Amino acid sequence: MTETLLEVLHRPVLEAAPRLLGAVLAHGDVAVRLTEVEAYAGADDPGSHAFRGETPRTRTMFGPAGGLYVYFVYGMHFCANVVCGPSGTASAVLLRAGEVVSGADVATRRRGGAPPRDLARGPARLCRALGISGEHDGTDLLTGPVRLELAEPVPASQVVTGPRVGLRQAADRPWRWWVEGEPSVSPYRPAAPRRPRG
DNA sequence: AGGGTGATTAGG
DNA sequence: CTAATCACCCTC
Repeated sequence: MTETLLEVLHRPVLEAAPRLLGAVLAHGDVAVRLTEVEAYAGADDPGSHAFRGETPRTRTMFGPAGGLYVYFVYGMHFCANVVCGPSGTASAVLLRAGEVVSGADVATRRRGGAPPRDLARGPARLCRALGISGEHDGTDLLTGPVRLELAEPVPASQVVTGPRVGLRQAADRPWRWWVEGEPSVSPYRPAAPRRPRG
């Protein structure tokens, strides 16, 4: 394959995201083949953490392509993103789900005995299965402890697109892609409706 | 359907 | 400072 990961990550994020389907994310003995991703378009995207500009939390997203942006949410979960575009911009691809292709024993232990298809089915589960946490935020996916390796593109006929999961802002943008028929794709969950205060 | 858990942000 | 929100997962 002539195409490199960095070349892919420098394309517009709406092209880069689906191109990452099938790529393999590895940490230690565990490796996951990506089956579901979402694009976040930084300053152009009200749904992105980076929409309101750089903060300590979002600093990694404003760094160079190939960085790993890990954030902590809901008091207990980590989620992982691949940083795209040149430094100073803040687009990223959220890694929503994958199929464990190596180290299933370790991943299963970390995931409390979950069945194989659930090991990395969801962004926080994926991080848990791979042992990714806040200490990996800002590391480089080409040289750091967590590596991402491009695979052959998944044929377009097998790729499905739809709305992103769990967002209230820009919930209509169909910026999620997954591999059709993959049991590891996370279930669609619309954002919780906001109740009027009373 | 509802709870857990804590960082981040908007607002007084 | 307080209150609301949050790119989620688990159990019931």
